[in-house]
Amino acid sequence: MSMIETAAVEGGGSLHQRILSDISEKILSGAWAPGFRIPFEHELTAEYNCSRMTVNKALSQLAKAGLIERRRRSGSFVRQPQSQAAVLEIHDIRIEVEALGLAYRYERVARQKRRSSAEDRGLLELDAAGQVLALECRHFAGKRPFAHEQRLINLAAVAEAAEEEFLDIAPGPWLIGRVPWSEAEHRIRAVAADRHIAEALDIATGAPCLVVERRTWSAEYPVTQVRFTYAAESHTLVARFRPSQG
Amino acid sequence: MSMIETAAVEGGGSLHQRILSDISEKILSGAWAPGFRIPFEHELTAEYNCSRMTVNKALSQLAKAGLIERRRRSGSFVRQPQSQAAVLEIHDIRIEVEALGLAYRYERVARQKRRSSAEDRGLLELDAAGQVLALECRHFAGKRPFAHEQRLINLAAVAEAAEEEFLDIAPGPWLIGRVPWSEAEHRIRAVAADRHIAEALDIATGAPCLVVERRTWSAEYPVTQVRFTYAAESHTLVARFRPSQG
DNA sequence: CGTTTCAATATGTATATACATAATCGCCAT
DNA sequence: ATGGCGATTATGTATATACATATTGAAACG
Repeated sequence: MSMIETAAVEGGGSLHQRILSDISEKILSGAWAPGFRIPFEHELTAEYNCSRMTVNKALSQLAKAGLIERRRRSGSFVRQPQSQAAVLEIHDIRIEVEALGLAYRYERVARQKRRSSAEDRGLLELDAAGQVLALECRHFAGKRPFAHEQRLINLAAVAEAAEEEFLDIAPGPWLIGRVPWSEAEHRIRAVAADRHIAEALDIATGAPCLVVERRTWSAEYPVTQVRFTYAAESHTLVARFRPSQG
Repeated sequence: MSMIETAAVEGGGSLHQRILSDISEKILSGAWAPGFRIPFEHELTAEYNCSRMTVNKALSQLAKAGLIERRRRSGSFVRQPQSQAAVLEIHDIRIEVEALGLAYRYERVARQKRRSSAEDRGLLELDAAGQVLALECRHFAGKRPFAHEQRLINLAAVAEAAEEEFLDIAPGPWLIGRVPWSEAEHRIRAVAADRHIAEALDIATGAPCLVVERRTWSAEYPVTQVRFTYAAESHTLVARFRPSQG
């Protein structure tokens, strides 16, 4: 036990962590191809000279990560690579702008409290009518407009937003931290700038723009719907993915 | 123990699973706000009448999921909602087209085996020169072109690709299952169609297009780089995210 | 020959226990 | 006051054990 434990400490983490990374290394390098039956728990127990619980912890995590599939009585098998899923991080715009080394500025263009229209209800996926707050904002990177934001907030879910003017703080950061969100849906697509967007972003009408729409729920209640429009040159979404965590 | 265990079975999963979902429900509903100190392990142990290991398993998973932060001697705390990370699923194009209820057709436009140019090496992030396979393909939904694909395959990593004509099978599905991939990077942006793309997708020059670029590595070796271009009307990426699994 | 039954097996979950580790609190001496 | 020091506390990891559960393979039986 002592030697292996030492190796585990040298490796940086705990023993079950080391077992986990050893196995995912074998899978990701291709040494253990899809369909391959990885050693039984009791074999790994012998190999690492540890208890079954420790091996089990590692294998359970690998199964939850989708790298292996476990079958009772049969063993654990390397899974076929499945869907091309990527973890896409969508940051706060201020952070994004500042990461580019540019000065960030925020501007509220319009704010309207109103009874939800049919269109509003469609965007928020609301069943019944109610008060909503409609906002239009611009985010600047240096002197140039970087993104245009069009947002609806469901006042039934976030009553305190009715009192906020959003002159100095953007609705995104305001909402985060105030409203716990349980679910979000993103839609990403390319569109041609209409006249309104073209003016707001200081680009030509018809120029390609990247649109990111997000709907957010908190425990079944729709909270907000927002549509960010970026001028094509100004923005690229980057997503990195690893099948397992190291 | 018996009553709680029964409740757990009714809840669908195991006891640690039930503890996990109880707590994430509290967090996501906002009942336990960010910063709130959730009960100590020994308190939950008493509440659920189970061992500390069982509670620990649930809390460890919550910590790994990012919902709580654990501090020795202090306890476990509800975390501030952090990054807006979303699980973006990028499927095989055939699947996407068929999900729309349209007939899928694949066409190989061009194929060239060549020594990597400086541009190729930049796209693949290759250090040294070597053989690459350059492919150009089109994917159809019904009669209309749906996506244009431009791909480089690093033949040093996938030698067998040199023998494949890719007339009947698209390179994506061919590569998946053959090459285990350990890492991928996506870049998503909007562009205006140039003449070549406009012709390939049968749209107007300058029309907005969604571009998804993907680079794939297998155990440190660059495998392939691909650029999909979609006509704006034809495509929206959808990503759904929950901070925890239910 | 087919079907039922049963034992063997690998994983799934939970327990009680032990010791390690990090952080905090309060006491004490300076 | 204040700076160090040890006790306390909560989490982190690992062990040995136990029983549940699903599945397979083989033996027993009609």
